[in-house]
Amino acid sequence: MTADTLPATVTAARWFHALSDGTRLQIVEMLSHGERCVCELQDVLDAAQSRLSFHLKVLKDSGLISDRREGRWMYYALNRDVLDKIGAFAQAVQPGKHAGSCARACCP
Amino acid sequence: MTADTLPATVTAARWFHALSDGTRLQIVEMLSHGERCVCELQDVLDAAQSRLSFHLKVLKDSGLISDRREGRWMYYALNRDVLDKIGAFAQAVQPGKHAGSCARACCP
DNA sequence: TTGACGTATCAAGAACCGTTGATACATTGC
DNA sequence: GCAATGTATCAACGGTTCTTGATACGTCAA
Repeated sequence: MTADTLPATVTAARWFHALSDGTRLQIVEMLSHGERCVCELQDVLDAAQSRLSFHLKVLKDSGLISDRREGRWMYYALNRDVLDKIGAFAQAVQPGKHAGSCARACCP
Repeated sequence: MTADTLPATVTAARWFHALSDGTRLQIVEMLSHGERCVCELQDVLDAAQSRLSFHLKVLKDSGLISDRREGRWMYYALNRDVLDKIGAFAQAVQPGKHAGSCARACCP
């Protein structure tokens, strides 16, 4: 796991934090079907408006989703590239998938 | 994103929570080089023993790592299958990668 | 311009998480 | 058995995150 195969730790931690909440995972699931407006998410998830807005902000700040205004509606959509990077992370930390030393240093 | 292509939301949330902390990501990085004992992690990360133990427990409870005792040492290692599932998740939520309806329900 | 509607932001409290130091448990060597 | 060593657990504190209700902002229609 080197700096160029893996994202900065802090960025990755932010992605994972964004995905560490049940409500936000439900949002991600809904967005995996395509762009959605807030009101539809609200209906399906049965979440208070400010609560939903909070979670959308966390997801957006992490880079996982982006928003677009259309008239008075906001549409949210998943960012494919970040999902790709998360998948790449999961691959990159698989033992044996990198060039570094793998020797054990202590406790024989 | 259906129940059989994706893990239960609560399980996934636990994985992502385990990965949402910088110290734990460092541990995962170290374990990506192979099995490690606590004392080595402690040296490299320069973390208090109870702090390290706490993070190892979070990772273990999430299923991301497993442990093995050898004499008085504990060895920790990444669980490949969970990493695979995380990668599969990132793929499964990519728009267009599932069989469900993708129509927009409201806000024309 | 005014009112209605969709959404974001704020403040306060509750719940949760991470750190620290102390203590307990397990294993080994004497 | 006893002491030393490696690791886990506990309690307490501080900080962060989540929820809720109230309010503000932006856009549209009349």
